[in-house]
Amino acid sequence: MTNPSNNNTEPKTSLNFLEQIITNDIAENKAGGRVHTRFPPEPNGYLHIGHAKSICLNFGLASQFNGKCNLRFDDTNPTKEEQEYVDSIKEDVRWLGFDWEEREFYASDYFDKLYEFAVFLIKKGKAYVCEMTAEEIGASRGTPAVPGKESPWRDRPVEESLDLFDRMRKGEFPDGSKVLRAKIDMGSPNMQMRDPVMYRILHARHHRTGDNWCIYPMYDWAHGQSDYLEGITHSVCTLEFEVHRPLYDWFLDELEVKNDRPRQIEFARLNLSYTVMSKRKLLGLVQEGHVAGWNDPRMPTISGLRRRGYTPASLRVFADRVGVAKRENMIEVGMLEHCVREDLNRTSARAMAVFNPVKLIIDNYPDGQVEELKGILNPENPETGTRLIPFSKTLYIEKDDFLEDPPKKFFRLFPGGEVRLKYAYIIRCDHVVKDERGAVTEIHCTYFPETKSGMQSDKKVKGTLHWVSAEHAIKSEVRLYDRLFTVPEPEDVEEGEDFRKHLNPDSLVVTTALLEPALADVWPGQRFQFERNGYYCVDPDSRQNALVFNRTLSLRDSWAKISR
RNA sequence: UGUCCUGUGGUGUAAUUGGCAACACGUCUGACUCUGAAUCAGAAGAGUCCAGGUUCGACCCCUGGCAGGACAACCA
Repeated sequence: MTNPSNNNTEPKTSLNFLEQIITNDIAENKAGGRVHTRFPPEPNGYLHIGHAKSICLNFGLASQFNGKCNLRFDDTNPTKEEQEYVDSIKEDVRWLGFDWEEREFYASDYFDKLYEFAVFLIKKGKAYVCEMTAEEIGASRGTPAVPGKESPWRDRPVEESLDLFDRMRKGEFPDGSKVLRAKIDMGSPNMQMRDPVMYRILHARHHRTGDNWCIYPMYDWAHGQSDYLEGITHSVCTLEFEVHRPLYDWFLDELEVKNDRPRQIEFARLNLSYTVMSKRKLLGLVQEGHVAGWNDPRMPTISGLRRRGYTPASLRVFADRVGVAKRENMIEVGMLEHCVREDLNRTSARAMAVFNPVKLIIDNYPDGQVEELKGILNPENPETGTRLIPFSKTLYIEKDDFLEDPPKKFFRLFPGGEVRLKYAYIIRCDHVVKDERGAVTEIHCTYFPETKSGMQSDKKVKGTLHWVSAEHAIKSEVRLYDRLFTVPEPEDVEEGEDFRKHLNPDSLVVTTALLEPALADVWPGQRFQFERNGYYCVDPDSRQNALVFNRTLSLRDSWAKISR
């Protein structure tokens, strides 16, 4: 199995609780010391960064202990699941860097086996066909504090249940008319143990088994048995299944599984600030058009993060750094952003882009002269080479980089001030030209030839500006993405209010930028750092002469803090 | 007024089976810088939910509270 390196040099000094459990299990030679995990998504939506944590955990644990990890689709509800989701899930897991080899499984692979197991339990007197309606079952289940009441069908003869179950399978009964229930304990303080439903009748076409079945197993019945059939040793899931664990074990007990039993272990799901994670809410955002789709770069989905420009390695490191435990948590997005910047800083090529251009004219630079200057592609990794940047008399710089009345500690350009133009010369601002409204339209400067980049010069300046040559710059659409919500915990709303009220109206700003010409030939997915600005990647919408860049995230900006 | 789970700096995670709390992110200084980025150096910030108890010694063990969460789909 592949386990991509996380470039994580921090020495591993302690084990998390899952590693401890597994280490102990191996020490006790449980399952012969085998470790086999699984990632079990339901194909009813797109994967998000919370799933990424689970994927990293399951595949990571397996490789760490020389085991295997299966990809298993939990496809027991044909009314919600679709092939489209299966495809996107596989793409996302692969993109994250994990390989399930030939072990691509489906709960639906086990429908026959599950049926046999169910018959076994009926014969054993541990399951029965119940003919109450869904409402009746709900009402008789009681509440967490009040015991439930037994079904009138609970003690019907085994032969009768067997016959009815067989006819349920054959399609003799309409949806909802009957269910198969485990016979456990309607008085149990654990609601999960109050005769849970194992099968329901659903005359629905399944994306894999077609019309072969009209009864489908419920999660609790299908999941643990699938784990068992696959030889899973550690069935890692999220906290909400904690109360299901007695049921998970009960089924295994009653099926008389003695050795190599899978063991369910729960951990706290990932929560991220400034976003929402529930599939239902994400679906809502898509359906209501608040975002452009599941892979909108503002979505916390893996496909959204991918389109946004996040790297698989950064997501893996993130999953590793947030750790895993059983307490509820809220990870600050800052942590994620740090992981991405760290990776992108190391790996992305630099380029210059001007977003709010103002013309800068070098009065003493020869008309018509063009110099091809060398720019380092990545100073963190100089062997990646250089690119050529044309320099000429008329440039564009960022409006923000010039102020007529600079505050103290302003290291940029102002009348009489000097700055370096990155990879070019030091210049001095002599005067400006304004329009009738008083806005600066031209900044006139003098350049100092002896300060050309690479030459020895005694002249020192505080600031360095990025720029593009007016004549050579190419135009690009740029989509500036920001946090989807304006508050850290958008789901934390008053009674009767909705998380949508915290949607950030400025989460997407479409603008244009002037780029250095080396960027004319880029392909979707390529990532860059626009110097002094941020990280950007080429969107799939991008075309040869109609470039589209997405802002992954900005560079840290301590000047913004000072000037505030 | 049931069962189960969880409480450690702002956030997250540690403290290897009891030895006066560590790491990462964040924050704040300063250095360096042809990216106000990165990097480097340093600082502040918790006495471990509370109260008892055991012990020479408790984040860790015991008792009792308190707080938060999960569970009442023919969803997963």
